[in-house]
Amino acid sequence: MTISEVSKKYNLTQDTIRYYEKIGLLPKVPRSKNGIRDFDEEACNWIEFIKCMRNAGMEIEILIKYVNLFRQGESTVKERRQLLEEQKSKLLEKQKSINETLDRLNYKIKLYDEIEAGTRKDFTEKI
Amino acid sequence: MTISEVSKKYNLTQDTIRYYEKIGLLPKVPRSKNGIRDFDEEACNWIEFIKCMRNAGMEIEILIKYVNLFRQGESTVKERRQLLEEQKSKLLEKQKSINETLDRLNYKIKLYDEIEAGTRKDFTEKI
DNA sequence: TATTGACTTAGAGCGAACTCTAGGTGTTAT
DNA sequence: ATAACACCTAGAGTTCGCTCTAAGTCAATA
Repeated sequence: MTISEVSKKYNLTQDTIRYYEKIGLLPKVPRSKNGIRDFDEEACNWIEFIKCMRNAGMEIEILIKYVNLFRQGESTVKERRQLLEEQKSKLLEKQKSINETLDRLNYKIKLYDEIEAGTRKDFTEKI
Repeated sequence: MTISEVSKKYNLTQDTIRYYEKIGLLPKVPRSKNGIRDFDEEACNWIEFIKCMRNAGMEIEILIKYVNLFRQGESTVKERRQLLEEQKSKLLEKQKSINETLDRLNYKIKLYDEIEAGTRKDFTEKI
């Protein structure tokens, strides 16, 4: 698979994919004899994994750390588990923040609806 | 309330608070006669609101837009509602991404647990 | 054979959101 | 009165995560 195909498949720019490889986020992307990247299934799986983690806001440095542990083989399973557990709690925190904000947005939207409907005449919005 | 008090109360640096004011995120922070900020309840409420929205990842530009609409008074209620609704869908998207990633992390953590426990001898992690 | 087009690299540039620096003022404590 | 301290400003610098540029290689088509 060429970089342009991968780029379309995962909706990432070619620049981003090259960047990810350069900084060590993609272990062993195969190359054809003239140096052109030829992504196999494993390389695609890594891209998909990295994309998923990045979408949730996981830091690139953490992901590089994970990839490096992965490269070192089975001896790093404990450490990898620990890393993922830490990231999981970070995501749970983030989830909490988002839920709080959603509650707040819903409250305000409801308030604005009432104001528009004229149900609420006292325009004392508490920010 | 001085800036250092506000800084402690909301766990934001003084620099960040000044920055927020400078770029127009904090409508009318009162000042004492020698030019020192003296945050009243409304200013604090704004800080708390901005902090909540920023924690959920809302962009500063959007928040500036909201603040500007707010300043223009009741005539902008419809527009403000619209803006909040848009941000709400963005947050719902983000929530979805996080949930997907959490599922994936849970799956991998379970896998690592099995490997460590020896329940799974075939070390065929699919990334 | 010339040019088009997809790929390659190293490295510069960019936008977002702070964060820090330098230099200054004003109040309080010794 | 002098020093320490909390505040002020403008503007430069930093970090993150890309994104773009310039210059080059190679294969295929006009």
